[in-house]
Amino acid sequence: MREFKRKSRILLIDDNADHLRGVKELITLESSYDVVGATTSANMGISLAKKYRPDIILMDINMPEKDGLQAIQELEKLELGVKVIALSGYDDADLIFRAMKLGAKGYVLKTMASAQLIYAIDEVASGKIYLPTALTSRFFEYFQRSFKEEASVSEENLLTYLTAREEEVLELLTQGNNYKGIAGKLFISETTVKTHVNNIFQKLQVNDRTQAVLYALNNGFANRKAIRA
Amino acid sequence: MREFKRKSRILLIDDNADHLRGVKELITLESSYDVVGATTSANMGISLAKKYRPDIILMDINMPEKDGLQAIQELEKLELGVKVIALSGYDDADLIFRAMKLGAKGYVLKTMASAQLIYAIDEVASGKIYLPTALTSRFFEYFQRSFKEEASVSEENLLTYLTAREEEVLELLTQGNNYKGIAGKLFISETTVKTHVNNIFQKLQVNDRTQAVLYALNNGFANRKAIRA
DNA sequence: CATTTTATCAATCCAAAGATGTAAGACAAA
DNA sequence: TTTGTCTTACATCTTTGGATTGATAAAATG
Repeated sequence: MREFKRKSRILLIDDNADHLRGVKELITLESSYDVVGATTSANMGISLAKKYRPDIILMDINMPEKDGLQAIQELEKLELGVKVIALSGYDDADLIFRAMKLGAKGYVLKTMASAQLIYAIDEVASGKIYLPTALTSRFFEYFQRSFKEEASVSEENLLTYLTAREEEVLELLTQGNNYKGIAGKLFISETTVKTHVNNIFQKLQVNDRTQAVLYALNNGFANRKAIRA
Repeated sequence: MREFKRKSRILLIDDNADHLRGVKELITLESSYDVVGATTSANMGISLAKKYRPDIILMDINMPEKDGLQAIQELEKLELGVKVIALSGYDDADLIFRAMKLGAKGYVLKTMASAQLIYAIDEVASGKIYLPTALTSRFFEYFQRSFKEEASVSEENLLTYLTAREEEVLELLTQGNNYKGIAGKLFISETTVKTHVNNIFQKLQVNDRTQAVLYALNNGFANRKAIRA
């Protein structure tokens, strides 16, 4: 399964024409990549990507006309298999987080040294994901903060008062079952399920099943933890 | 605001006594850190952390007795301000993801060179978050995959068929309101709400409000995106 | 051993939720 | 203008959900 090795093809998208020219020259002269296109428009960039199928796109994400992040999202949805590297003037944690969430394979700053930019492209071209150390740190601080806020909400988690059986019942509730469905799955009578459900309501201090389900989901019940979007 | 600079204090937790001794020697000889404790038990480690208040904890997360990840969680909950570095024999993406989610400030492999371990400690001691490049790559692949699955699920999203009003009603449903509550908040009659809710059920192809709420939450409704835990 | 908790089941009653059909006014598109 | 969709609204009926009380046996706890 050895692939044919060829020069990776790069598409550049940056609304700043000067910077665009500079990067193009840098890549042409200092690396072995083919620049198959360079445009100042995000929409044009997406069209070019569809046409030329580059391996890598260097995308400025701070453009006035169209949001670069949105462009990344659209490119990912097209599933062209292109690796997008976000290029930005800012090392804002939120920007980094959103870019990576949308599927960017790298995030580099415009202020970075040329050699480091080439290195980033090399890494991404070889299938890795590249973030400069400092930005990785930023990312994780943001990442951990978003989980911590959640955790602190569930300091006093009423779910801990539930018995094992009640947890089973609640889990089935969070899957959209009604009394009959739960009774069938647990091989117990419907009235027993009602008893359990009522006890769950008491312990979680809620009035109905929907609220119980919401409480469960928002307080780290089993399989899902939420993240701020 | 210059802080008084002193040697950082380190606590070691590793159920493998041999490895524990080795790391202790390494740090004592090759670095300027104080090893204030070393134990093979996670529970003991937590006690020692409370007693000696180390700056950094090197925590093996592959321990049979008690899960190291759980220990990290407990330490974070205590808010001792200690920086935990996860130490593991495996570069499993899920392990890395969970450790970082729980607040680990770093993740290093036991197979790494001594110098790199010291470097990791240096970085974390100085307030940064440290992940070796290869592990960063792993982490992000996992991270992006968990978001992508979500996106792909919502390709054919039944939520798009809802009218603006129905979305309002659904949002109130996802907040645990009953008919009366929704009617009051939207200043319309309860029967009208019933009409909307019934239409929502039809469009989302569900049988009751709980299922509708679950569908909404699992398909990118508004404020929360889930992530596999 | 005595006590408490848990899991099971039942009967009853009322409230809430859900299904179905109908319809009028607003508004936008054809 | 006609057509269609959206929002509003009501009546009726059936089903489901929820509260309450009480009861039994097993299991855990002290």
